[in-house]
Amino acid sequence: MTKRKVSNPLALAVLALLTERSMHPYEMASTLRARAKEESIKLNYGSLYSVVESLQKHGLIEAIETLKEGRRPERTIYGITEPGRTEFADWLSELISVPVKEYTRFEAALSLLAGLPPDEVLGLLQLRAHRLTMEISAGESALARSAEQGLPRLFSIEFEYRITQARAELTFVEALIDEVADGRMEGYEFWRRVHESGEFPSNADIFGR
Amino acid sequence: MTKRKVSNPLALAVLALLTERSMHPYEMASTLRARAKEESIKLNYGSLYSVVESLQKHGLIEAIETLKEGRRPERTIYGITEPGRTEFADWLSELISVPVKEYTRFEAALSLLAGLPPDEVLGLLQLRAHRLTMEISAGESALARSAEQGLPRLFSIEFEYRITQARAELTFVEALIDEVADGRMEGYEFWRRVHESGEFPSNADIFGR
DNA sequence: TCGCGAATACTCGATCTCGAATACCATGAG
DNA sequence: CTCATGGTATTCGAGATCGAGTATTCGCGA
Repeated sequence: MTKRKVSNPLALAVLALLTERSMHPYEMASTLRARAKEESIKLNYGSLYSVVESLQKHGLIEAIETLKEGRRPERTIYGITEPGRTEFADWLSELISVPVKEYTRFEAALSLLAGLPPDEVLGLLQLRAHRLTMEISAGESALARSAEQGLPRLFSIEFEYRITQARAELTFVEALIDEVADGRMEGYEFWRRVHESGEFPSNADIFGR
Repeated sequence: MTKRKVSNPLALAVLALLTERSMHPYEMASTLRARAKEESIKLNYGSLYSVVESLQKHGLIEAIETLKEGRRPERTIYGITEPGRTEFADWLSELISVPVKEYTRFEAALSLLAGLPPDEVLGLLQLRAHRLTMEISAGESALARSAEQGLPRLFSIEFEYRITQARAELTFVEALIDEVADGRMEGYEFWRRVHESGEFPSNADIFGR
């Protein structure tokens, strides 16, 4: 299976919108915003317009008409093509069914954790735990609010996912805090020594390092 | 707080490596590889060389010497500067202590879930659950293997994090599967109807849509 | 009715990212 | 000895990404 011609997830959202009805780029942006999809799909104008252009170049969408009302800039209305529908279904199917490794910033940070002394790391982790806790409760109340206003779960399931992940991260961070706090973490002695003695052992005696 | 001059996480890894000792770019790559850090920090040559150049331009690292052995391409050896050390500690601290919203593909897919009919989604989610299960056990055994070989947890903590997150996702996906399977998911009727009747209601009567 | 902030609609180019391609050398199998 | 394989070390340019900037119109309060 070869790579997709247009790979920005924003393009997927564009295809989804045009599945419902034709519209012009700016309307796509405001619709996504109104539906709070920009929470889950990064949206910025530069990307939007270039993604639309690229979709058109590849025949997945087509310009339906260009309106010029008054002296405003013209709006080009786009519609989805048959290949576009196929691509949408295929792409979305893939995203759902095959888990892909994503590189998160926190994972990168964890992999370099030893670069900071343990007591500093401890404080930073505590800060993170605190902030995560706040984010989780903010997320929960946002979710409750939209449920109250009658939005079916089908359309806010992505927020539940995010909260789930945040909770798991919080649990992980809390466990990590405990281990670092009481020095139970394997490698702790080495860790502390390296930072106290100022510098790295000329040739580290830790396996793999 | 203004943005960082060099923002690619690979640059953080470069700074971390140069904290230990000076080296040339290719050696950075192989060291990261040997330590399995490329699992957590995306590494490719193009980025590496431009990131190194950018770090140098901003005075965070400096060229120490340029070797030319035989007719091989010359290797430039880089070392970290004082501003570089500061930047490293500051950046890593930030990554640990402040949780940042990351846009994952699966979250994007979830936010567009209604674009595919429920029975298809069901099958796709089952596929994902299956693949996640396999990934989790692969990750667990990789972790066990490196522990056996004496690598302290401090240096493989990022793998534990990843497994934690994958497990949480699996739990979420399994719950979702159940709900979709028995039609308990809120909005299910609308969802099914839209796809059976071929198309979208001219003006959706679902709040926010 | 005047002015002003918000909304509409898009453009631009600097920077970043990617990974295939290049080019060389060391090793060892046949 | 010679050819293939794999490791060393980097370059290049096409394409993606970003978000501030521009230009216009609308609505509304004073």
